[in-house]
Amino acid sequence: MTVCTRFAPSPTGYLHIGGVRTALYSWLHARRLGGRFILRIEDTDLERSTPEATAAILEGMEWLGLHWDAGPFYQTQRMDRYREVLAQMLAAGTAYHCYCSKEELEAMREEQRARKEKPRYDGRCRNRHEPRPGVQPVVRFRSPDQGETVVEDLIHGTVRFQNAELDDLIIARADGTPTYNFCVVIDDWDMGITHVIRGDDHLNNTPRQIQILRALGATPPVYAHVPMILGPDKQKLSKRHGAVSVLEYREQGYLPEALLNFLLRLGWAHGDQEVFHMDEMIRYFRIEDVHKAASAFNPEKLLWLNAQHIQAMPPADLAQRLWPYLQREGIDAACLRAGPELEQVVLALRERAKTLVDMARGALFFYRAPTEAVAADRDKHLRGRGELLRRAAEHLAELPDWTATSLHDALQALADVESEGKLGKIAQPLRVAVAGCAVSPPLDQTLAILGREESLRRLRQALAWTE
RNA sequence: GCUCCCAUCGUCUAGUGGUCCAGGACACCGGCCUCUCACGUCGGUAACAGGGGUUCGAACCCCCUUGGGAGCGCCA
Repeated sequence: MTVCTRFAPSPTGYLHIGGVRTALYSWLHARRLGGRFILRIEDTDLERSTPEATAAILEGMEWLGLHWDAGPFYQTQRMDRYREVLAQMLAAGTAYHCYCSKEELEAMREEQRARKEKPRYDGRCRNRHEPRPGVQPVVRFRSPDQGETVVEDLIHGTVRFQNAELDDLIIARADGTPTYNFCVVIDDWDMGITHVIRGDDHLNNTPRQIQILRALGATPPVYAHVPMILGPDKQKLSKRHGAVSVLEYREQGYLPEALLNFLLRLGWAHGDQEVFHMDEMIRYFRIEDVHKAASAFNPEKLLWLNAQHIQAMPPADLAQRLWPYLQREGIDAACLRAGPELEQVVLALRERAKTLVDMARGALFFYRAPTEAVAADRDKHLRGRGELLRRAAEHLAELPDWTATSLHDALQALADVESEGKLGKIAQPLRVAVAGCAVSPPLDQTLAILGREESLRRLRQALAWTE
């Protein structure tokens, strides 16, 4: 049987980082085994599901490159199927109507809690044959009360549950709509899911789902419950920890492969390797090797990985990825054409940028001449150095060829006469003059990329800032 | 409360009975490199939660304790 995995988020909010990791693991598992990966939207909670959330999930998955082979399927569009199975189960006696009111159930749970018992439905409607007038019944699954249900989990190993601990869960509400635990089971079954990879907060639901499947005569899939992701402080990950939505990471200039790499390594390792490219992730990832313990999100490491991926990416690709961020900084297509080759700029910037946002900001001055210098940098490096700028411009203007190496030699020669050979003394003023601030790629490279004409123009323009 | 899960440096992890006075990475602290900022590079600090077993031998196996987490909805 060919492997089939799925990612089944409910569209009640943005696609968060924990969800992305389970999606990644499912995707990777399917990819490595040549299987299929399905996307399913669990939108049975009409109250909280929104089309915006669905759109955000799809957008996030696409940005990450986690392509799905089928779907997205929507549970709200499968209601007829659920009702069909519900009717079958009712007829077969594996499910029954329950006429208990919410108040009655709450009172029962209260009593159980008072007795220090686990609150659970006691099955009082199991043998009721007469409807209660005026009460719309829910449908409950008839759960076995003896024996045990064993979950063979790929990550946790064998986990045993006493059936006596399982109560008769509600599988359809009074209004006839099916509930989560029921829909998942039917969907996974209908869609031929062979491996259910999901958060370990579902581990406790698994025996119930297995029981429903058995009642239906279906073979349960293989399960793998992945641990959750905690915030840096080991507390449940939430907004106060910073970005939790994937799309926020896009905004902040992270590469999807870096985010995926980070999430992959959170709870999984392949020896000492830290940086994984997509093909390696697919080749090496084994769901069986995922850790059992929850792990804390480490933003610094993500940042470091992002820098690694930025440096490893071919300049042409990187330039393409950078473009939207440059646009956001106000550079338009005409501006880009008028300036230096973006690949050259990217090449000069890539080892000092940790995010695409950093890089776009660092690239700005190549396309838009500074109209003024950063005040502190001007005061420190430019004030009173007008003569230096003039001589530098003169000197450089005579260069036969305008390349980084010849510029380097020329700058060194200039330093020899101006500052006893100390390049630092002249490089900073010149840098602030052409870049508008004290930080840029090496000056020789920067001038080479800017070109002769533009460099000289900027040096002359900066004379105004030396007063 | 009950059921289930989990436990190696601050963090992510390697490690599946001897090769571990525990290795790598991020972060941190020093040195080097250097025209700025970075990159890089060299070095350093830092962990097997505690207690019992099993064994010639335990980070690795078993039990208990402690600590964390999840679930116990007509939410998903």
